[in-house]
Amino acid sequence: MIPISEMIGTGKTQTTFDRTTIEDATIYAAEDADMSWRLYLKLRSELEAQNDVNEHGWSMLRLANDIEWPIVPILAEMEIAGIKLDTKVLGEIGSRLGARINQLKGEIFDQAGEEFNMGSPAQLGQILYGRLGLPTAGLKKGKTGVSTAADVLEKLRDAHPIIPLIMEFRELDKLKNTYVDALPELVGADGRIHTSFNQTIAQTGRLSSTNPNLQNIPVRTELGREIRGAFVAPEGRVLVSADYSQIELRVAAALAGDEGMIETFKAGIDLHQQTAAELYGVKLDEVTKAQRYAAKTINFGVLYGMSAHGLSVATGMEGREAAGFIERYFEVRPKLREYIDETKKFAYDNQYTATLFGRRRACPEIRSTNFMLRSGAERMAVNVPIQGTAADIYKLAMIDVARKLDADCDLLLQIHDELIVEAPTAKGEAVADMMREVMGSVIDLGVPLAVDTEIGVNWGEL
DNA sequence: TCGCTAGAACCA
DNA sequence: AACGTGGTTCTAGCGA
Repeated sequence: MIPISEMIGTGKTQTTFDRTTIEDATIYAAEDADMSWRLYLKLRSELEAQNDVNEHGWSMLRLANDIEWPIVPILAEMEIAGIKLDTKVLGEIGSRLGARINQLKGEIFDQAGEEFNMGSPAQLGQILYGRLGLPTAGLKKGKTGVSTAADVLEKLRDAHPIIPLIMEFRELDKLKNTYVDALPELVGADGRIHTSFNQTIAQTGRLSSTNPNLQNIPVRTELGREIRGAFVAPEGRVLVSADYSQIELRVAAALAGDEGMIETFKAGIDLHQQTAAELYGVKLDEVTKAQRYAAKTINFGVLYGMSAHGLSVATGMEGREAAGFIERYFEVRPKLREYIDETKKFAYDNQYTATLFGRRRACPEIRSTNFMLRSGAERMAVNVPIQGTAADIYKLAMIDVARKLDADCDLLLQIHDELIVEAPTAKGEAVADMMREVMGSVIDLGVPLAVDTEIGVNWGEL
């Protein structure tokens, strides 16, 4: 028997077998199970020895016992269930996209005056900033030259007719290659797509999804929603979705104890709109779309350490305007600024931060004398309690929802703040009601947890 | 041919 | 002065 000490920290927990014979595979499987069990016993006893309970009654041991272990069989069932894909829908989208992409290629080559590989940012940069001589002043640069990313091209939109063509090409090419063409290849014999949910990847406690990633299926554009429409419920069944509304901001309000934010959520007011009204000094119903958008950027950005410079780049404001914007934001929310400062101090003293449920993430670089490393560590440290507490809540919600589902209903997907269940059509409404109730009462933060539900025969409708 | 990084895109 | 956080996948380009 191989000692655990020789396995831990080596990145592997099994002897290497090529697993081409049934004997090898059997030994491998046995060794895998054995090593997992021995690691479990060892790590569990470490948690039992450590077991320090926080002010909310949670410890890492309880986190393991009450959240992480119960999630395991639920994730397994979700992976096994899979979600049905209508490949015909994607086929139609694919041929339409193929035609448009070819058309765009032709127009782009005409405008460029030569053919080049549009999949290569280096070649595209040479065309734009070299051959066509577009201005590069103030544009974002990478290691290899001036960036050609979408936010940079947006600034050049009116500088040359080739720019909007390239932006459309990029969008369509990405969606076709990553989703429209790739997903049908992964459909199993049951007509369904089976992702893998990874429980131990994201450093904040979120899940991740691979092969394929079903947590980044497009939604923002019209075409994106069309692609979502290819994920369907079988005949006689529906998809039910339930998603938390602005949960990270609600968590931040609760953790900081900011009365203003808490009152806004209690009153059911749109926080981005409220923020805009405060920052621009106008009434709630006078807030314009642009003002709300800027407030949304600041609500999320400032919380995670966005600088005045970053805000000005993201919104197009002048640097001084952005700085004033952030200053006013924190004047209105003094408790939030206090909370962020205290979190950084805690991180400096302890070299980790934690979620309300006791999940920890180390931040050793918090004491670095290198500005970039240190400020990066500070942003992570501040983010962990917020994103991580929300992640813990999602997991608790999964456990409670899974427990309450009838045998003929299946939990299919978790996209962070959203759960998708497949149910018999007649049970759709009841499942939606149950999810709203259960997800909303997973924990009492002193801030209401609003849950929106939708029912449809495909994901695009949700 | 394969493994790696960079840059770009998609999501929360 | 400086880079909002957390993920996955795709292609190009490079070197072993």
